[in-house]
Amino acid sequence: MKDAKNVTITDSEWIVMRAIWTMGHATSRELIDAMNELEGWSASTTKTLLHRLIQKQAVAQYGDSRPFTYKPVVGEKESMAAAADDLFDHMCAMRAGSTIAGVIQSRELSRADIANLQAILAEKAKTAPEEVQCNCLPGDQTC
Amino acid sequence: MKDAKNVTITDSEWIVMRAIWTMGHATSRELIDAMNELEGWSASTTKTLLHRLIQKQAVAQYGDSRPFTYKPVVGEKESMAAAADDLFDHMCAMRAGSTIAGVIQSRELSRADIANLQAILAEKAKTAPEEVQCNCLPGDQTC
DNA sequence: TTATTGTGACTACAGTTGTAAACTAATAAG
DNA sequence: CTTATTAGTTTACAACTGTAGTCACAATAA
Repeated sequence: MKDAKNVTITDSEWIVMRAIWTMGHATSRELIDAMNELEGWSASTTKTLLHRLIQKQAVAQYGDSRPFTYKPVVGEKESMAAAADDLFDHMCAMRAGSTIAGVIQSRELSRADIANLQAILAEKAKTAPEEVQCNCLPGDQTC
Repeated sequence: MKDAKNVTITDSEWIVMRAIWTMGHATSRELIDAMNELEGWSASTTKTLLHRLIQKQAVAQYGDSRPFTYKPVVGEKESMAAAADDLFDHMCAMRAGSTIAGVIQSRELSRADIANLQAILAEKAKTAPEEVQCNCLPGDQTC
């Protein structure tokens, strides 16, 4: 999973990011407690993850005296978009449509979400091609 | 990335799967050549990946004499759906809508794909909730 | 001012992944 | 039948991940 700056954020790091995004900013204590409650992780585990996220510049440390504050450097929306694009880049272009269909069916979406998607689709329909080509192999085989 | 049987298929393995899905069935020679052309991999690399896929039961070996044939055991559509679900499971439920919107905007979709998505959305709109809750943390904080 | 504790940094370690070499067994060529 | 070639199996190895212990230092309490 890639984040907005194209750094890979691993699954466990992703969980920490979600907490930080939701809280807006947090101390390590808050994160340690949240992760302990949510995942049963030991304090060390959360600290390590937090550190790796700082190294990857997905999170930054603020403050001058000791209980530092941690804030996200990368945005949630952008990171999720990047992760999603990363996934779709690994699949056959021809299958994107039906995969999206599956996702839409299996997720809860609000009325506003749906209206938004409908608007986007209506717009996109204007210039949509008849067919999308398979891009899995060199040559013109199709899956 | 999880496949249909809930086994993790890694990024490079995914590339091999795409080739096998597209070809329908293939010999190792065909795969080695395709992967070499597509990714510049050495024969060994493709062999290793193919082996791991067999162990994971994502691919099976057919035939009784030596140039064996390899065929997918897991379906492409199901595997992609599983991978997509896996991704969305790691993100905030509240953000699914806008992430899907981003994906739709950035991908090529055929007229038929779009029509299908529109039909699904119309149906889904009938029972859509006003709001989707954030599920990132215990308690009712929202991101 | 010293003892205690909370917070951050460093180390650890097994399992997975990406990439490939080496080895072995089967088949084809001479 | 022997040799060369190809296909399949084992081994390798560094980087990355998940998970966590230990050490050092700053803040606080005694």
